[in-house]
Amino acid sequence: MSTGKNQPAETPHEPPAAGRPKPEGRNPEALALANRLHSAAIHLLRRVRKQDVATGEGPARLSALSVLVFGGPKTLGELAAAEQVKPPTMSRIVAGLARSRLVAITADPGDARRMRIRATAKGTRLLHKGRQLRIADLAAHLDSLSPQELAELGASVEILRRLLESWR
Amino acid sequence: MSTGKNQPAETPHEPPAAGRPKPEGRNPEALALANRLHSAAIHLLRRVRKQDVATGEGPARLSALSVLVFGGPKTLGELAAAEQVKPPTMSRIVAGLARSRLVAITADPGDARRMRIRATAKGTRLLHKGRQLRIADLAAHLDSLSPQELAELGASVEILRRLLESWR
DNA sequence: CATATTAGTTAGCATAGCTAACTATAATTT
DNA sequence: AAATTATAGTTAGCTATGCTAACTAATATG
Repeated sequence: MSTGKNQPAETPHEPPAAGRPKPEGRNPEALALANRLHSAAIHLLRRVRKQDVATGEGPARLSALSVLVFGGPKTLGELAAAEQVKPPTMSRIVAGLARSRLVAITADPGDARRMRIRATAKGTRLLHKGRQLRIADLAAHLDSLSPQELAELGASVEILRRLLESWR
Repeated sequence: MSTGKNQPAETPHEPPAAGRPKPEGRNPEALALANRLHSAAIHLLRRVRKQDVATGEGPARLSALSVLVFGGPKTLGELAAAEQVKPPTMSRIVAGLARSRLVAITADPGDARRMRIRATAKGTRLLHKGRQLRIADLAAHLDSLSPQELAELGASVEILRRLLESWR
């Protein structure tokens, strides 16, 4: 398949990336970093996604399931907001999860319009299995980093996490 | 997600993430980091992707176009390999780009089976515009970080980039 | 009680991923 | 040289995800 026949290094998506400034109205460092961060995220997920399919469910479903497993039961609207998609999209995702018995749906007592969606035991199991597959691959590669690099990366992920949390 | 005013911490996709060991065959730090890294990448891209649609082209097309703009002309097979998708998928992506006149296709002299695909001026223009939109949003948020945090994050992205390069 | 708002669904469109089966060209074998 | 095999892309057809617009049902509000 992918015969590594090309030149040694030619990562696509790696624009200028040089460390040289270039006044652009705002901090040029931030701009260059944004580019590289974006690129890295794209490629990271492309790689990891390959393991996802082994669970038999697509990424959107696994991600929604993850919210339910780690965040507890939610209504459809809450799920849609958490996943940053529109209600019709989440409606279909939940329908798929329900068809596979990975989530269970009950009526909201007190408001018949709402639905309570919760992960079933099967759903929780599958999520953990999927996560293991996904993560194992990534972890295996991270494992080749030095302890310093690991620590650095960990600190950065934390920075990123806080940044994303306050995004809205 | 919903207003984060309920429980203290309830970011979805943020599993155990405990900092304590749990022998799992491999470095548990790497495993925990893999989880958080994966989560951060997912959410980062969800946010950024919203700007993509402003260009009128989907993410797969923009990504392929990016390879052409920064990596020069490619054959369809090369593009597919670079983007880690199968030839039929790339065939359709390229067809879409060609329909919008963002790439131009010429016959390979010497091998009539191959096609040379290159970004047009219009394609290059659109990519840069799209990238600006995408990145500006991200950069604006990165801008709120301290110089140290920026530097740390930058170093980590570099670590990640190298890691991804040697993935296959 | 009439109306407006809110929660979800349905229908219909587009993008993007895949496999299987096909066409056309090039390379290899006999 | 002819037959075979291998390679490059395409076509057809499936699934999954995303959207908007238009709908139904239930709740809230006047």
